[in-house]
Amino acid sequence: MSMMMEMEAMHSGQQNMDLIDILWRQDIDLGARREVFDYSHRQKEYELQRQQELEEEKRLHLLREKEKALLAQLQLDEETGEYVPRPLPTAPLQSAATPLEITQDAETLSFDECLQLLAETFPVEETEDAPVRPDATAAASTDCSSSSSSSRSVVMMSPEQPSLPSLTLSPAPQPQRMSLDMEQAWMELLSLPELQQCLSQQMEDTLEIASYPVAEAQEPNYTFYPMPSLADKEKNTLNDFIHTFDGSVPTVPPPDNLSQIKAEAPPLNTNFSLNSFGSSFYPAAMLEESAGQPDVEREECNIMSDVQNLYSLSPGDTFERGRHTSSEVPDVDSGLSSSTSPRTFSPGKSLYGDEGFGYSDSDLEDMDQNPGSAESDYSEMFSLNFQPDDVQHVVPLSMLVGQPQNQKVKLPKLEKMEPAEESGHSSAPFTKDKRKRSSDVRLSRDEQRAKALKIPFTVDMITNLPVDDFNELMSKNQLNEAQLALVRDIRRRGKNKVAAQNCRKRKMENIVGLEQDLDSLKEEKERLLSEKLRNMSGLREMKRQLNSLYLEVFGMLRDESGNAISPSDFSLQQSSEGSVFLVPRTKKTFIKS
DNA sequence: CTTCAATGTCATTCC
DNA sequence: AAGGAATGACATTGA
Repeated sequence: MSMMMEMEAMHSGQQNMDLIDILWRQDIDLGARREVFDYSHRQKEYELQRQQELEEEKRLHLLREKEKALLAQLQLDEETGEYVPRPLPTAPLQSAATPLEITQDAETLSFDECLQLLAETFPVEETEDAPVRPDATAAASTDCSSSSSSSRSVVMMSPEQPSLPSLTLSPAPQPQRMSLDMEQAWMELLSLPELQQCLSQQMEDTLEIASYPVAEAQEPNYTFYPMPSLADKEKNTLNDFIHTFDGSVPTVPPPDNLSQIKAEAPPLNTNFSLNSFGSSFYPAAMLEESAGQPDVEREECNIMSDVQNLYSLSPGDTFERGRHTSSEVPDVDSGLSSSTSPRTFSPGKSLYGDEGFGYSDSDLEDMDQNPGSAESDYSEMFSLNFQPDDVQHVVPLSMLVGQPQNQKVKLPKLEKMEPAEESGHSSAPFTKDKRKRSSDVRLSRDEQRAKALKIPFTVDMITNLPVDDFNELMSKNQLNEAQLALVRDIRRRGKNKVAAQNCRKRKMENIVGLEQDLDSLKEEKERLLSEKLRNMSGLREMKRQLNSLYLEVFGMLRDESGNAISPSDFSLQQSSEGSVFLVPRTKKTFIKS
């Protein structure tokens, strides 16, 4: 049921879906139809339903708050004529979420400026400085943020998050173009390792300035900021930090990349504070819900993602984001990496979250992070990073609080993204198109699907295992319905693929065999023809010799008067006894008769 | 943008 | 009956 609901939502939301997506949905649908109800599956479904209900409640709550914030912001607009940033502590999250329209004008200006700055600086690669510098130098990002206090969150986000720019700009006249260019520029800038390092250092500095009570917390906070590769991890850590800070929950040790994450510009800090505040303000569950809802989430995501986007160019993050986003707003992507960030939180979760529950985070994460590795051994997958950016940041707060390091628990929700979209969008943002394409090329559709649903088996395993082993594998690993359906479809398609290959191979072999037969027959024909010609020529020669011999014999014959005998008047005939008679031709017939 | 070959997928039938 | 092979027809993809 949930699947169907999700599917419908997706359809409504995404009209731009690729055929691949449609296919994927079909697969899901097929899976849903199939009746595979293990006891565990039913339990999962029940849990999913409850979670969905809870999420719904949360969503409503968020919407209310957003509306409130929106109203407040609107007032601000009237006063200033522009969107005036509200210093209010509550504003950050709410404003970030809903205010897009209001803030747009101010943002657009700032955004354009940022774009220009980027355009100017980008070619030289000096742009690194801008993001790195927390202060005035923060370049475009900072400037944008500075433009309006209330708009900060939005503005900040816009540059960082690909999707945001489009959203914010859309109302404005220039919007999309700028957003696209900006996104690309940002992506490239972020991708620069140097810049990341600088950012990380700045982040550290800023953190020190902020003087967070717990040193541990600092790293987590950094994690919040979306770094390309690090961003997700950072997010997770940040979430953890927030939780720990608020709820005094044990902080989770920051992910590997925390140090890198650290660097953030001053504007980022502002965002961060807002984010942290929001996270603290909203329970983790709320955050998750928000992810489920594109609109609501966007605001928060924007704030979060802005920073993250700046830093994060890692394909994995974008990948996941792309997945999530795909469900929400297909249009937004528009090929820009930036778009992915906002999406990540909202849609994907609701759609696929249910499915993913069975799997541990580690598995899921591995899947996400290693798009290309999907085919590779699962062992590799698992060994790989467990810091799934998307998952952590999405699920994060509640989960982290309760279980600091148990990432596995909630990741599934994040997974939701659809396979096809995932591969395409996610890879693009960080790495350049080439990488995306190459990685995409690597993964087959089924591999992408399996990856999307966090299926802990390789496609080869699913396809090639004997029936008994396959069933055993399925029984040992509790998969949700969607996963089971997908696994079956993968197996079916895999088998059929091999069958088709064999069939074509056989066809080709048959064709080759027929061609060979044809050649041999042609050769035989030629041989027989030549033999026939030889025989004919021999026969002709024998006839000629016989005729000459005949005439020779006649030439030696004489009649009684000694005259030569004409062959036209007589013919020679040999009796069975061997004696030869000279028979007149006229008489001859006469005699015979 | 079109064409074409290779390949994947689906539906169906048969074993 | 289930699973899979075989195969025609169509879709997708990349050159």
